[in-house]
Amino acid sequence: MPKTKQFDEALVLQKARDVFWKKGYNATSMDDLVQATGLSRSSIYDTFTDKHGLYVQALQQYQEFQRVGLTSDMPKGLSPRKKIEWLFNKSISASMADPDRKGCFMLNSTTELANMDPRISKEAVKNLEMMELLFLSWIKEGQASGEISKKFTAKAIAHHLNSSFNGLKLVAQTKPDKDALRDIAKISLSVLDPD
Amino acid sequence: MPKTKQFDEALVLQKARDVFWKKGYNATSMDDLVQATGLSRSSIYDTFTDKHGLYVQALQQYQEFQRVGLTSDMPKGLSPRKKIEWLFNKSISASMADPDRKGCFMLNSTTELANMDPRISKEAVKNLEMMELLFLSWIKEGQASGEISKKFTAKAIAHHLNSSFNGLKLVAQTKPDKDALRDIAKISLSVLDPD
DNA sequence: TTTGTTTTGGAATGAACGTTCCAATATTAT
DNA sequence: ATAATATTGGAACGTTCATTCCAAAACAAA
Repeated sequence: MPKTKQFDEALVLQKARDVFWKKGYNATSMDDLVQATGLSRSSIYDTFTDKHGLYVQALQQYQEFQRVGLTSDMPKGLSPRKKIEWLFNKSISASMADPDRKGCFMLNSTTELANMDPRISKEAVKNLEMMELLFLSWIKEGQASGEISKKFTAKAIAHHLNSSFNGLKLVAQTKPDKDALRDIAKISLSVLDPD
Repeated sequence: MPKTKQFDEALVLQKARDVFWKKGYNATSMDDLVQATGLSRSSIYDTFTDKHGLYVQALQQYQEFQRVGLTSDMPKGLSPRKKIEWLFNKSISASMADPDRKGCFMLNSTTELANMDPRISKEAVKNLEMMELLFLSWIKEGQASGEISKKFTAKAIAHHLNSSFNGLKLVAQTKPDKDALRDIAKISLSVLDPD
C-alpha cells in the first residue's frame, strides 16, 4: 500500500558528499543540498534526520568507498612494497586530476570538525586505525619476504606511512606540483628499502 | 585632537586567532569575536573591515609568529640535522600539550578554505614555500658538512620534510599518541642519515 | 574649558540559516 | 477503481548571521 521511496539513498549520499567535500560542513547550506540532491527538504529530513546526520552518513559512505576501492582497484598479485607504491601513486594522480582541489574528505572533516564534534572524531580515528592496520599487514608480509627492511619495527613503519600518506595529500591540496609529490613518495618509501 | 585607539591591535588579533583556530572560520560568529576580543562590533569593523579581513590578518600574524619562533626559540649552535630534529620534536610537544586538539591553524585554514578562497590559498602556498626554503638551506648545509646523506637531492629531501611535517601535525590532531608521533619523526628523519 | 575628531556601545537591519509543517501527490494492495 | 499510506514540494517559522548605523563618550590639542 505505501508509496515507495522515489530515490536511491546511496546516490543521494554521493551527491551530498560532493557538496560537503567541496565547501566543507559549515559553508554548505541546506539549500545547496536540496539543489545538489534534487530532493526536497522533507525527504532529506525524513531520511537523514538533519544536516549533521546527512554529513555523518556521507562521510561513512566515503570512508567505505575508499576502503573498498583499495582492494578492488588495485592490480592483483602485487608485492607488499608495490601495493604501497601503487597506493601513493594513486593518491598523487587523484590529487593532480581534481580541478577543485578538494583534497581528502576525511582529512578535511578532521581538521574542520573533529576537535569540536566527537562523532566526527570517532570516524577520523577509525579511519586512521584502519589504514594503520592495512599498512601493518603489508609491511609484516614484506619484512617476512625480505622485500622490506627490518631496520625498524613494522608498527613504527606503519605509523610513518600513515603520516606520510596524509602529508602527501596535504601538500597536494596546498600546491599540486607533480614533481614535488613524486619526490615525497620516493623518499617516504625509501625507508622500506632493504639494506 | 583625536581620541586614541583604546586597544592593542596585535593582542586583539591573537584573541581572534584563538577563536578562529579552535572553531574554524565558518563556525565562528561575530558574537564569538566580540566576546573574545572585548571589542565592540564598531571597533572590529572599523579596524579590520570585516570578518574575512580579521581572519586574514589573524592568519598572517600566526604565520609570522611561527616563522619568528623558529629561530628565536631554537637553541643556538645546533647542527642542521639537530635543527630539523628540534623542530619535529617541538611540534610533537605542542600537539601533546594542547587540550583542545586545535592542530595547526595554517593547516586548518588550508583544508577549510583554500580551495574556495584565493586569499587564503595564497597564504598557504607562501607558508609552504617558506618552510621548503628553510628546510632546503638546512639540508644543503648538512649535505656539505657530510651530516646529511647525499643519496637524494636537497630539493627532494626538502619536499619530503615539508610533507612529513604536515603529516605529523595531522596525525597528532587526529590521534595524539606520543609513541606513534616519535616513530613518525624517527623514521621520517632517518632518510637524512648518511651511509 | 572648549573644540574637534575618533572611538565606542548597542540597537537595528535584512538576509540566510536549519528546521518544521501540512496539503497535495503518488503508489501499491485490494 | 478504491482505499490506505508514505512521500513530496514548498510555504512558513523562529533563530542566528554579518553588517550598518548613530548618538554618546572619550580624548588630545587649543
